[in-house]
Amino acid sequence: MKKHVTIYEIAKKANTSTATVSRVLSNSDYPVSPELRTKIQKVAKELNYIPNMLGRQLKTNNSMTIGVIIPSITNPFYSSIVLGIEEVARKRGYHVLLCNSHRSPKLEESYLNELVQKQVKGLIISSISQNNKLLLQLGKNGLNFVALDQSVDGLTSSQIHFDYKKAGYLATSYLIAKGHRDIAFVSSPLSRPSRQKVYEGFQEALREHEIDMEENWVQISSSEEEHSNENFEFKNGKLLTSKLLEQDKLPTAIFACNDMTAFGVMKELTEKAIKIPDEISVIGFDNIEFGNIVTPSLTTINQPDHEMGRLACNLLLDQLNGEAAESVDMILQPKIIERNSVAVLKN
Amino acid sequence: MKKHVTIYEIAKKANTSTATVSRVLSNSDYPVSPELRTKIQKVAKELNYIPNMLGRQLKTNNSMTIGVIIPSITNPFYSSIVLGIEEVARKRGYHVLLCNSHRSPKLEESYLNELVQKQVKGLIISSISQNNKLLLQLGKNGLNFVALDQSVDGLTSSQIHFDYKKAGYLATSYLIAKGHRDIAFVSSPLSRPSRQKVYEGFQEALREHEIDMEENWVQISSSEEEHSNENFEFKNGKLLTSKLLEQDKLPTAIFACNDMTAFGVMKELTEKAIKIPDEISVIGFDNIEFGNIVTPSLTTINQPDHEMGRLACNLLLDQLNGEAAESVDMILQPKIIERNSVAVLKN
DNA sequence: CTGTTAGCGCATTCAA
DNA sequence: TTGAATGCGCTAACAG
Repeated sequence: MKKHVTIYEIAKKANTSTATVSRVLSNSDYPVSPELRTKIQKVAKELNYIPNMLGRQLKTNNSMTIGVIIPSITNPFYSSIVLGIEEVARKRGYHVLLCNSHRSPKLEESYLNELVQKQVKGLIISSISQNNKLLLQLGKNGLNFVALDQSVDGLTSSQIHFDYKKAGYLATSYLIAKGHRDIAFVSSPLSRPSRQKVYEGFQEALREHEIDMEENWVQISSSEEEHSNENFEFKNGKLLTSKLLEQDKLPTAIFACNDMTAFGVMKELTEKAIKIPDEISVIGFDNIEFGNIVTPSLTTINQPDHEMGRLACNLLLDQLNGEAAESVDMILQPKIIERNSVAVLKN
Repeated sequence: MKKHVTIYEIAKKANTSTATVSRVLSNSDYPVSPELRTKIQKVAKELNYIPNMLGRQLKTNNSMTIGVIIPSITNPFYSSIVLGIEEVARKRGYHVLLCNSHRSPKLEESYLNELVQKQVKGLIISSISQNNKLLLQLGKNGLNFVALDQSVDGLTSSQIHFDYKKAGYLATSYLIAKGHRDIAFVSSPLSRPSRQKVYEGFQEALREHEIDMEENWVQISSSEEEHSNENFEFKNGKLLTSKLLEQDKLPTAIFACNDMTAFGVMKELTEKAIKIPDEISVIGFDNIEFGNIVTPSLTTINQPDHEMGRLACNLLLDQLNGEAAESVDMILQPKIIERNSVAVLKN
């Protein structure tokens, strides 16, 4: 690395002071005479000056950087959120430090510490631990953050929620409205509160329509299997479906806890030569892009990932600027995306 | 934000100097008496000290941060690369500043500038412009970077390549070996050199087997359409396939320039009730996860994305530490992933 | 309008 | 082994 050009050298070469150089080069609105201004700019260009933000950041105590901690960028749901976050961060002059927690609480915690040390101005987090002591403490110490998809109890911090229970209810009601009464539920572990809520919505819809839940049709993997690998959701959907198909009586529709799981369900059904939706209907949850790509295209619940990212980031930055209330709870509403994986049942 | 605890306050409370405090708290190997050391650590804990990395970074001129510029995290190929990068960055104590260029040269350029200003120690970039003046200049000024998937001419910088031409050749030869002679090529614009290479490999394989290329079966979209949106590759594959199907004579196999495009091809074929692979075979390129999910599962060329990310990051960090040659060119080799989208043709 | 000066928080000479 | 002093590059009082 060559030595860096600093404002000091510019000042010297332009016969002025570092203060004035700083004023013009940092786009301050402080008055500087036009001649001096252009001269400084000219010299800066000649010297190929690149401002060192570390200096400014240390002085102004403003890193213009936010941290994002999510389970894995490999999951399309999160990559879409991150894209939304980055989009508004960029527009508002911030940069994004990305951290994948890989669903590991220890990793999440160490990232959390490192980000704070790096002086991020704020944090958007989809935490893996529901009761994160460290997060709570950092929050009390003044760290601004917004939480995605979870309740951080005992703290006034902004949160972006999605109405999971209503979503589960909505998906199930949709199936019922299409004439289905024999409905299975296939899910990865209910370790996250969000999934638990979806399941509650499922149960409520059945109850409301006086449908008895068939225990054998509720396939939820045990949590030990969760950490296996990236492809977990898909494989899990496939596996649970094969178990489901061992039953004597089969459901007419399957509600999968997310789209990746739904793809696993569809794969298994297709391999067993069961027609979708003619023999068994499938409904997913998330509305990731691939729902359109798969055949038949997947009917699902829209979870506005990109929008969630945008909202979260705007909320966070508003908060930093004191333009928003300290603690905002946004609850996004579910919506059915009708495609081709659910059949209308004739009685 | 509360006021931060600094080493100064710790020094005061521990009856010592900032120098000593710094020495123990920054894990320096500078000798400090055990008593003082434990005392300082105790006080630091009491005061809930959080080191301010901006101070250290400014002093040591080492941000421990690398920048990553890729087209879009939304593309599974890139999200996998980024995951690989972040994985080794973390292990080696670095953080990742993520930038999505959205295939916009202007955006890419402004990110480039901002990253340099933020003093990133290195950069991994999959650039959209093949001849990036700014990148060249920054390289000359001492910025360390490794380029993915492209040649940055006229500069000694490390690059991770994939043997695209051989890959194109391999895929085509595979189809030929399975008895196909009527092979179509469906691609997004050949604006990137990588795609151009794939096409050359395709042509070479045909030539070698004395197969005349049918012009009508080469469907390559014009570049103006490229920037439309996230879903471009998929839609493009679908659209070009519909054009392809208008021909009098149809091919027995389609080679798509990447998996997303291949999914579009498959979708269109399925919608037109053309059986894959019985009537038309499809081969993709990338080996993204969803190739397993789609039905039939997609035969494709493996491009080791996660591995590329890991390699790129290790290379970059080795370079920063002077542990690697200035300029390394790695060329990764293609491999066929056999699945179920290609039929064996009987003569 | 311009320049002088004093730090931001930290690591590192240099002397003791 | 310790501490005083300096400065990384920049911005912000303050005084002119």
